[in-house]
Amino acid sequence: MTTTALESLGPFQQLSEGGRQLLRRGAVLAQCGPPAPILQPGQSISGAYFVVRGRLRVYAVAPDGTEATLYFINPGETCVFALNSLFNDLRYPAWVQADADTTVALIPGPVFRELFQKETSIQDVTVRALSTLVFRLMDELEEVHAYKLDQRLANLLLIHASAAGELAMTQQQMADHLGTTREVVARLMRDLVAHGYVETGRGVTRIKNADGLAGLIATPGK
Amino acid sequence: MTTTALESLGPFQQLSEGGRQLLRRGAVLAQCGPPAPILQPGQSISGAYFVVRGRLRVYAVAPDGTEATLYFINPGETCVFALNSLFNDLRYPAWVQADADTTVALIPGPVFRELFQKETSIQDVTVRALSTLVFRLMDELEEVHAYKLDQRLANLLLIHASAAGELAMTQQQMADHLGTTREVVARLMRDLVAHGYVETGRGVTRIKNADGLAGLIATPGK
DNA sequence: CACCGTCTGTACCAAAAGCTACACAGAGGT
DNA sequence: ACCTCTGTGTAGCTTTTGGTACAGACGGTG
Repeated sequence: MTTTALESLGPFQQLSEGGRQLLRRGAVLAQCGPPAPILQPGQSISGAYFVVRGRLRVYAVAPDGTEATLYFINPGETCVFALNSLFNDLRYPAWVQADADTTVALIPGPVFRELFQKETSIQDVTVRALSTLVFRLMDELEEVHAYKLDQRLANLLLIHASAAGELAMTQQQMADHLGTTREVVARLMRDLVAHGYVETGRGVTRIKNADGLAGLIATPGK
Repeated sequence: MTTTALESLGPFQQLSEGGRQLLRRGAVLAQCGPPAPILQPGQSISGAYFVVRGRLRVYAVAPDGTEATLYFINPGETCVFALNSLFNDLRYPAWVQADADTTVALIPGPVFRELFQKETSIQDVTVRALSTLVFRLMDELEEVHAYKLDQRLANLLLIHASAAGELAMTQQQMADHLGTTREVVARLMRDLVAHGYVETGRGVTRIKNADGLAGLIATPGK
């Protein structure tokens, strides 16, 4: 695979010719996959990461080992966190793991800084990416403090389910996502099943009554 | 007060002459103070806010009315949230309240956009401000999910105490800050007093044993 | 088919945090 | 001096969440 895949990505479509050449010379594509993390806390960042295909999961790990997802990075998006570390010369403060079959482009720090200096479109993309991340983190924070676990689980199901209403995730993965434990997820899931909102299977959850789930969330609070 | 106070602020010291003029014509200074919020969720943002003096508190309000501080904005910093809404044309998703005796500069949207286009230093400031915010939110999220309330309270005391080891905050304010209720803060405070870590008074908490508090936090988790 | 690792279901107990209710204490105004 | 408002101290109960322990179910592999 060449960097042309990268150039066709949204953020880079409006680059000037000089910018394109810079990108071609500097960018590197890499194949990633679970379970090895591709970034760890404290690691120094060598450049800006863009997701070409697949998805990255950025998460925190508590001292006791429980995880909690901070946000996902989808194709065409950049790991603003790394970007962050890039501009502030700070160390990366979280873990990043790739979904299966993920391709990531790494644009070395100096190259990206130069692009940022010269290309308006890159400035825009950068600010917008940071903005978006701020909103996501904000939402996450508000969710954590305003909603109960069952509501957050319902939300997770609704948001990540496929169009067919299926979610291919083990309960352990859901627990990691929400920052809780598997047992709790199992317990909450039992209630959801009892209400007829979902059906559970090995590694998959099927939504039977999306409105019911939505109703759970709509009811204010904790 | 004139906008010269604004120009002497860190972010604007390196402006070109044109930028300065733009700033002088466009910026407006305003005095703010509690308890009236100066920004509310859904409000459309008319420009970028910079804190000249005092402090702004950005917080979320849950449906049940409990608050939780997201972050503070100190002098020389900008309300990146507003910035955010400015670039994304999104509505402001949180509440902002000023401490007593706070001066805020409002740079109208079009003016700020023009400054961002033309002035490298403004681009830098913007990205850096967004970056910093991302880190703060990240930390906050990690704290919420990894630490118990008593640890977070200890942390609050240590971080916000004056050099003399005093914190001039009511327990209600601490509760709002942590996203909990006053009673819980009182209960936790009793334990801290029992351990001899702090002394409480009306509207003020004195730290007697900072190491003890720090020890609380150091012990991993939840 | 037997085995084994992974995933799910569930029962029970413990800890943390929220809620309600009320007493008291200090500060400031009349 | 009295009253009121705001802030603090405390008790007891409920709900939510976490932790431990174990049983059973499913799927893949030899």
